[in-house]
Amino acid sequence: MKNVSINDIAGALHVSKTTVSLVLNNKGDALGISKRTQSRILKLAKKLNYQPNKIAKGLILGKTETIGVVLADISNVFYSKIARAIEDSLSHREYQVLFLSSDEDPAKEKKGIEILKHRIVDGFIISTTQLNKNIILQLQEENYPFVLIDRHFPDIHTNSVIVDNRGGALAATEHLITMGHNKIAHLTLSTHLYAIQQRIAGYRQALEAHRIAFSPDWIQDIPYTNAKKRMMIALKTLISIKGMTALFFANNRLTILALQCLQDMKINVPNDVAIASFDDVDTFKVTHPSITAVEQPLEAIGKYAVDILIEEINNSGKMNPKKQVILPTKLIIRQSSRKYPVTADS
Amino acid sequence: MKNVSINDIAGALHVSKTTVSLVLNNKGDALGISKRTQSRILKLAKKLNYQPNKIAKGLILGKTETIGVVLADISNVFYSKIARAIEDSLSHREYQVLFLSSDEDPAKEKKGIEILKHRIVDGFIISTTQLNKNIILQLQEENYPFVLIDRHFPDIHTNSVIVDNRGGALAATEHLITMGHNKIAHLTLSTHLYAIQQRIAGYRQALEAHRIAFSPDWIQDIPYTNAKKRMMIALKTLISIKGMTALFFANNRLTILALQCLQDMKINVPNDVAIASFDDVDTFKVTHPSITAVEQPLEAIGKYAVDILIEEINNSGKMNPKKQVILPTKLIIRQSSRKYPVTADS
DNA sequence: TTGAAAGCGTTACCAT
DNA sequence: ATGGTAACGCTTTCAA
Repeated sequence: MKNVSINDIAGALHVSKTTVSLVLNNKGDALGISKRTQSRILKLAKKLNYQPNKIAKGLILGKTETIGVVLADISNVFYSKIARAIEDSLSHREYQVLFLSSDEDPAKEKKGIEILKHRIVDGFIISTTQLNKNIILQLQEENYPFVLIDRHFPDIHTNSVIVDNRGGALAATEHLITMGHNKIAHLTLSTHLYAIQQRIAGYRQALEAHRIAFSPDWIQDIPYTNAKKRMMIALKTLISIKGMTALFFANNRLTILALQCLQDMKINVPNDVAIASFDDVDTFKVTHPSITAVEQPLEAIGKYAVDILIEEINNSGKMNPKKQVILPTKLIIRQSSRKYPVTADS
Repeated sequence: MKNVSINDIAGALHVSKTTVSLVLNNKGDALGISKRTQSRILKLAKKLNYQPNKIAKGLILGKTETIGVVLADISNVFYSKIARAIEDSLSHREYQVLFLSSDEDPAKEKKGIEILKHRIVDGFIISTTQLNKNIILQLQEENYPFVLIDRHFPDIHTNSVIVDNRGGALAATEHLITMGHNKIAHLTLSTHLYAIQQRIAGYRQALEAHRIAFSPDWIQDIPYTNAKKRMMIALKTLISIKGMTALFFANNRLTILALQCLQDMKINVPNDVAIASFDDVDTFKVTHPSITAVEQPLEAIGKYAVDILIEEINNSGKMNPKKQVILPTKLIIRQSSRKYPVTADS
């Protein structure tokens, strides 16, 4: 269980640990350590399977080559795909990733960030709950490297990588309009997340652009608690009472929930009602019908976030200009938004 | 950006850092530090928002309160759910989690474990690729705390938390038999993962128990590459040529792939062929028809793994008896395995 | 071409 | 009741 240290190598070879450290960090040539000494050290290090103690290195260097990733919930496909993209981009640079799920709870978010901050991570990638602006402001003030993903504060100038939520919602809604619908409802979340608000804005923008009369009750919030029951009621109201012929959902969770409800209610998609969703997930390819959705570039989000973060970490000290990137989404048209009449296939 | 250290507090209060350390670690009373000194220190620490430097602590204590989790792919629902369960159990104990995706690549697995081993994590939870027994044996030999999940080596006595793969496959296959089928094929992976072999064993056991004549070509391997094409061929052969009326899939990925193929081939489930799958995923609830599946207790896997690991870390030094837990699965019966004739709904 | 020593922030031992 | 100092394993001057 004992690990080989730089001292062990130095002792065995009768050289100083300085020499060993230098050689192992490829500074041998620059500092003019003899080829012979270098190769002896290198050889022994390999033989003993020497691995530097990252903790000790971290202490002196003030860097751990570890970054903290704070997400709402790692078990949600959306985040786990981003997580994977982040992990991949980072591992190419020999960085490690610490994950933290905030569960949309600002207290958990704060606690997690504080624990990691104190020198265990070199920086953060955060999908903020947006419920605790202070913690973000504080990081910013302390000049702690971080980048916000998926969600950001429109009024704080931080590094951020988000998608064009408004554009995506606009495209989906316009597609529904193109398919002949003019009674299109929007099912969304009761939240103040800026990203969700932008989706509402995109939806409304599409209706306006096509001069479709709109009434505020076309938009229904589904709360987190009692979601299924509330969804049932909302669907019934929108479809049976208000005569909506198309539904646009703010995220994949809502859509999947609605699909179950619609099946229970014997309402056929897309014959009785057409559907489009924000967030493309694999499930949407195998449902019947398959679901038209706004795809978010998850790998790109992860990649950009890492690039920006690493650059900031490497330039720490210097005041880096904050970068904001907004990535385009892509509308994937499937069966759920087909024009009817539709011939049923199995 | 400068962090408060124990020295800053000691300096400001004109006490030694020993005293500060003692007080901050709640050893003040035991060591008889005066109440007054204690409260002065505590107050200032709070005021300056002192946070101990975990790295320094890690160096001297040889513990980082961080554990490494090595999974095949964090973006796979199966693993991300386990990951979440692990994270939750661990966060209650103030532990952090480092994730690593191995991509079923033994080289990545080895490299990842080696990087983390050298003092950055206190222990591991590993879903091994099973392709590199050495790395596991080495951990065992070094008495490094770890527990294997999902997959294990039947011939090495390590800590492990797995599910009853054979039992799950047996139950699913028997269910299909009960539904009146006696030509049941098994679609599996070309792999030597023990867990997958056990599923095959369970499937065969069910057939034998019911004295159903079986031929080896009822079992088809689908390789990773060219999966869709290979699946098409396998399905065609099994259903059209060999007249199979039911299919049992070794995991959710295969089932989802098959669902797409069957849709393309205009083969109706469950009218033309019945289906059951190992691995329950959310998708299976919203497909049409919904899919009968063997549910694995993912949260329990995570929880048990953490319990065992933490206990081992806390008792490090002592030789702990290795624990193996085998968790039961649960068959969730849905529409895909219904007896025909079936009246189409929706 | 190499080595000695200081220092990173903490804990722990031994004094006083 | 409190302080001095070594130690954890490493990097980095500075000196030789």
